[in-house]
Amino acid sequence: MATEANILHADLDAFYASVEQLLNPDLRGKPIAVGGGVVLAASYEAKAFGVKGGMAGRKARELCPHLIFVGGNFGEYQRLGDAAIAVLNDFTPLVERISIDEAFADVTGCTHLFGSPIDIATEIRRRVRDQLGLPISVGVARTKHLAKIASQVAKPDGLVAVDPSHELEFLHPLPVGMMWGVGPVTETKLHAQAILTIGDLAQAPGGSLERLLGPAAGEKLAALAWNRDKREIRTQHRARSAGAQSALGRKPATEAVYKPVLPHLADRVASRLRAKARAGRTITVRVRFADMRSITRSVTLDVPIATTTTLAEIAEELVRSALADHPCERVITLVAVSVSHLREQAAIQLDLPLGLGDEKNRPGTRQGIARFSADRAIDAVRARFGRDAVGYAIAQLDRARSVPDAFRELAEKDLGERDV
DNA sequence: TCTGGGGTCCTAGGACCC
DNA sequence: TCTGGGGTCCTAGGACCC
Repeated sequence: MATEANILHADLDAFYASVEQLLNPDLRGKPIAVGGGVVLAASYEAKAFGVKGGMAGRKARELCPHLIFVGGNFGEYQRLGDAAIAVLNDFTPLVERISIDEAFADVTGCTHLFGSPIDIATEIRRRVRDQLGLPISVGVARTKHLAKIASQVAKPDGLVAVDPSHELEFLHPLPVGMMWGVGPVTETKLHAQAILTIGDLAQAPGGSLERLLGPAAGEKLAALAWNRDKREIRTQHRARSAGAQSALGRKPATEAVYKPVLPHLADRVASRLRAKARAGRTITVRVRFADMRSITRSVTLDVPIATTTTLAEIAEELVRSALADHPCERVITLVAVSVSHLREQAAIQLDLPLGLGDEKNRPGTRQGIARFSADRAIDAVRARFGRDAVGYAIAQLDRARSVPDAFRELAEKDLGERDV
């Protein structure tokens, strides 16, 4: 076990909001929120009123009447997020990016070049501030979990290093809600057992956490509470699923509503899979109702697929069946499509699937070949002229209302390293 | 008449096989 | 014929993270 604190966790502060304040000086020092119906990010001035990411826009305005909503400069978020990560990469290749604005780095191998981990963290913060104009907080510790907690403690715009000989003194007084893996539901359950701090959790009798939270979660939290975090920095990730969803507002639960949306979602998912030479066997759809409850239906095929039309047809059948099971639900607010059980599939082998017992989709049939050719043609046109050059006519009608594609792309995780 | 969009992992029950 | 255990896969739902 390493005895040095060599793991850094760097996290840009209130990232989207900070970018907006950087781009527009009039917004500096003011409570702002990026988003509209939902707050995607809130400035620290807005957070002081209780505004948080993920909150409904209406509630945010109630909490903070002078809140300024700003539209998203999504391209700038991507550019500046990438630039901040590039600063970390100047020190070490062992960087694990968690999201657009957050990454771990293992500096074990580069201290002889750049000084102590604290020196490196200080320099990273200085460069991001000077070169990009953005505040970034950094935690330094011996493990990933502790480094992440340290960066949260450091916010806003700070640096916290946890001395390896005083880890539990740092960790145990903190509230359980700060632990990675404790969300609102788990926090409520723990509070009900008078477990308020991470120290309380560490002291919980053996087996009690497992009974309360299930075997996996109980064991994991107990390990983290004693700072037994074995996870290493992983520079490569392989996605296990790919999906797309669309919020609809409140719409009748009818085919006329969901049928036009599904080709659009299928197109987004399948084209991303094809671009990474991947395909998947399990197709899952989700339908959300007016009260935010949602149901899923899935099917696992014998053969992985990455074909837009076939995915859309299967998704439609699944949504139809899901709604048939809930005839009393008259309003839907969201549909989602995702593909999992992914596997490598070189483009030339992108076979057409069997659909749901559908003979005409078999590989080698005339329709199968036609679908394969249609996807290849669309992919080729987009490669040359951009994503908007060609699309599904019905799907494009839906664009006016939906979230910008630029935002969707921000949220996408890379499916893998390989390009076709 | 505004609660987004992209993911990961876990659990429980049932089917099926050995 | 009755009875049992273990493993794997699939489905549906849920919690959590950014």
